[in-house]
Amino acid sequence: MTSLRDVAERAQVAISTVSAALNGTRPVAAETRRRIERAAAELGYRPNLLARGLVSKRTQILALLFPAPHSGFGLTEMQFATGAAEAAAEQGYHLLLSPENSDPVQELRHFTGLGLIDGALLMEVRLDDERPDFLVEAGIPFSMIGRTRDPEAISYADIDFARTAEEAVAHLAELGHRSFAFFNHSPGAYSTQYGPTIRTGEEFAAAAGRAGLGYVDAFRAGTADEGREAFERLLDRHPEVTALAVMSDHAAVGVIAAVAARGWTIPRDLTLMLVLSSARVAEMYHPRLTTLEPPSSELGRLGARMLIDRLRGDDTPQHHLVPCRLVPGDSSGPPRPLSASRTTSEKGA
Amino acid sequence: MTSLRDVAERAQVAISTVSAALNGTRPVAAETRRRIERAAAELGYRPNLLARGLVSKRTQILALLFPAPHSGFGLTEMQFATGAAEAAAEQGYHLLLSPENSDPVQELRHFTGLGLIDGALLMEVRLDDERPDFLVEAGIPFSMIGRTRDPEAISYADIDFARTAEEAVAHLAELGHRSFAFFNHSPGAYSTQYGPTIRTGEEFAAAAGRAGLGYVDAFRAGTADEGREAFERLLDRHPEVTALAVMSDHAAVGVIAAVAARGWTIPRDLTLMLVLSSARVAEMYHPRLTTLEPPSSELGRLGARMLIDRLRGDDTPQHHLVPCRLVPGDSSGPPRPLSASRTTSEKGA
DNA sequence: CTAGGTTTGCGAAACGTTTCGCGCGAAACG
DNA sequence: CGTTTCGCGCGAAACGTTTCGCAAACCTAG
Repeated sequence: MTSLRDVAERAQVAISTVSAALNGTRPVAAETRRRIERAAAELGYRPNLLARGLVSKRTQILALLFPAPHSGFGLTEMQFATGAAEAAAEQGYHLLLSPENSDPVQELRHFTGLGLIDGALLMEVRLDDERPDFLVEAGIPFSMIGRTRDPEAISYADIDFARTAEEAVAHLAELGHRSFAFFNHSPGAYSTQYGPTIRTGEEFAAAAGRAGLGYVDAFRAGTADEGREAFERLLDRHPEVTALAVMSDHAAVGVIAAVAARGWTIPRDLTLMLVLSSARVAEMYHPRLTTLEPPSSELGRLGARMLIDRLRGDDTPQHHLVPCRLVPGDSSGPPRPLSASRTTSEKGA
Repeated sequence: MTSLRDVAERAQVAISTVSAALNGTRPVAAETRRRIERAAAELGYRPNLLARGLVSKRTQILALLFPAPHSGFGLTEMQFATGAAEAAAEQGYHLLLSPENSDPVQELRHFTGLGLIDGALLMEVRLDDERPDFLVEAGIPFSMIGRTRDPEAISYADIDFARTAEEAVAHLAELGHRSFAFFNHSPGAYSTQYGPTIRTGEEFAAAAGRAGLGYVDAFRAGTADEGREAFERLLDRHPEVTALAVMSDHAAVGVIAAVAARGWTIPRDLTLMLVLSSARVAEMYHPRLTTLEPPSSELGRLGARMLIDRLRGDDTPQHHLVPCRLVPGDSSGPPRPLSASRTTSEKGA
């Protein structure tokens, strides 16, 4: 490994001059600089990040803290990671993949003591997440993908749930639906404090209200069986529902089966859409489902960018909200004609 | 940040003694050692990895080199990464996620000059991959997930394609099938040198031969449309085929559609299985598909372990082959009765 | 021609470790 | 009792940078 010393020798200058020339830290005569640059190039010099980090306290390394896969990881998480890694690379930073064990804060304490990272990127942030408090107190710069309940003081990038719900509802309203249902994640230990679960539910309700659509969200489903059962109960109690938005890929499978079992067809008898699922996944259903694809890669990129901005001295927290992309599939259509009961009531608007 | 100096002061010994005591580098009197350990604990001392790395030339950091997503990343790649990160963490190593740009070798050259990593983990290895040659020449320890054409000198963990094909064929034979087809990836630029594409094809052919089953592999499909079309042509030319194994998730969608279009049902009229797809994905089909699930997480773990072994001085290359797990779904069944034409020919064995 | 300022390069210190030779006192040995 | 051996701890050097005070050389103006 060639060091600053080698370059200095070859260029016939002092080590400190080489450092200054290469980093532009302080003015160096044009002629000298050229000589140094040539020497560096010829030797293929690359600065040693360890040595640099040791003195400058900057390692150019970011940690991506990802929790142990609670319910199996998906494409979404992968895309956070790749997005963040790419954005970091563009800025000359490196991304450390850092799995968390059962006690994230304890883990963090150990980890940050090593002096290895400049900052951290949190993902899978819960509303009551404890990691931000620790990091703030420890004085370690960080940003979040997702956000806690009260995140104003911290930089975050998250899905714009309000606009996402808005668009979904608009999509349904345009097709003529007057009433739809939403199946949220099943109430597992995790999802009770999981931002997307909570916020999507709230925003769908709000958007439906604003649009004046009938809205049912009493059902939750995380597996195919739960999806099937929920759908049957839904139609039992709310036969007027003509469209359904589902949070869980697996629940959608059950819904589709239940639809078929009752002799119905999608989208003729039911408009079905996936919420927060990638288009690649939506394509695997038959028919291809309409989906609200989360901007995972972009959130990852934003997370990394915000963190790097922060490291470069920008102390004002940034907040980014990015809506999901509505990817129309073959599962969206006009509502089925309502059976006898209510056909008369509303008609105009 | 507390340093070795602080600990030394508090324990009333020299810095070098603290270092020795904490690392067990050389004998330290029991009593002294206890004093040092107590001081270290009280101060919450954590060694600075940069300083340590600077002198010892060991950073405890591994790089996971992942190519730019050629055809979109999947669960599989995510699991390599998480598996590797976990295994690394267990051994006290860290994993750097390192996206490659268009010129991987050039990128590698830059990257390795930084003195940041102890070794590298390659994934998405092509049969004619050029990265191994560079790394060998540069003297950088590495291991591979997947393998090149002639990988004997290098540590690798890969799918045991032979056993995987064997099990798949046995599964079909047990059900009574006498003839099946295999749809490989479509011949995109990448898959022509992509290990799994090539090896799965070869091994399926070999296993079919050994089992004495009829085998058709003339068709390739990477999208739903290609899958549909391939299936139709397949039945046209090879009506005796009663089972089908498919490499691409998307192609399977097309096949299922084509099956339905012809009024057939799975598994009554066709046994369909996915090859190298995770069970989570297979569950999203209706019916739930039988799949050969790749041991991605384990391959990631093995990759990291082998690399670390190597770093610890074990110079003999390791080779691990792990078969896919056959996860039976609802798409496997006995063959449909063959229509008139050939019913007479074979019957016994 | 000199005083003051500016430009440019130098050398040394520091970052937090590991490593290694050295010396001191006590135990072992003849 | 003198000498060797050993256990144990110490101090200094080194790893490859950045940073900073200084001094030499050069320029400009009075």
